[in-house]
Amino acid sequence: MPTRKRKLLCAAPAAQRSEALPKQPRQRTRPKEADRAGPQDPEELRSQYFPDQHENEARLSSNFFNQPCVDLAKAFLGKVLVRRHTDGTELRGRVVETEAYLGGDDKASHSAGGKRTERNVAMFMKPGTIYVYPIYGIYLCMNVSSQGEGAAVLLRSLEPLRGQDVMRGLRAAKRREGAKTLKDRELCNGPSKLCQALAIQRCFDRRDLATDADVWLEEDSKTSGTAEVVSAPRVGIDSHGEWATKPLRFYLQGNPCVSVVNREAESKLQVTDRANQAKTRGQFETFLMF
DNA sequence: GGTGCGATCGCCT
DNA sequence: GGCGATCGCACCG
Repeated sequence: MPTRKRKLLCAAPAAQRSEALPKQPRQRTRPKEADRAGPQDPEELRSQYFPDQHENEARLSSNFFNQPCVDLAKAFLGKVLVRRHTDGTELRGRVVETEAYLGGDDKASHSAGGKRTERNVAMFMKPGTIYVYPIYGIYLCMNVSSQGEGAAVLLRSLEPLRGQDVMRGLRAAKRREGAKTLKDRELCNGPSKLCQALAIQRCFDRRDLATDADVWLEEDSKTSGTAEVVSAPRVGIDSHGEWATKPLRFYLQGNPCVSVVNREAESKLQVTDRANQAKTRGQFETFLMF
């Protein structure tokens, strides 16, 4: 049985668990791989002389993450998550689907009722702190804390932009031999797939997305169009009563990398759109006839 | 394409 | 000891 290899998902989970609580966000450190000789990429050469993020004007800072949970969940859409992999490859993906977990009254949240444990303490840390947790024994999910006690945004899906072959390799390593080759749109279309494809490991828990050397968020350099944002119930929380139905999942309509499409929510959006369009044309009465 | 089900183990009660 | 913010695969139409 190859089950023990799953323990290799992250090299340092035990050390992570043994750390004192609560804990400050990790200080930004130069990755070991940056010390290797002979970087070929001009961007890497530049970063030798400017080891901090100052060279990256597109990078989003702490201010961006310091907003209410629902606002942040929507603001994430269209932004680009970047991961500098251990081999030096830059893996990039546009965020196309998120969920808001509010803490407090939100019974579906790990921090419901203000519950703070060794596992979820990152949800209570400053906005922008990464919360990585294992689920179903074999997968990981990545959240980012927002304003609000115990509130965080779950990153559910990315549209791969760069490094797709490396992502495919990382995904394939967790699948059985002989499985069919994944299409680009299947690389990051789910919260745990995203973590696999970007090599987001358990040891990223409690790190700061605003300052970390290995993972960060950028403004999209290209205008990604004007896709509508769909609001729909969150996925996989059916047992949490009324909180299961609240529209706290957000995704870019029509994007093929969204993990779960909700036609009902989209049809409501269409009606709203048509109503708004009709209103702006001063033809609302005409619209109501249909 | 959609649906149903088993895998698998850390965390929490 | 039970459950879970998931996934992959087999099966069906």
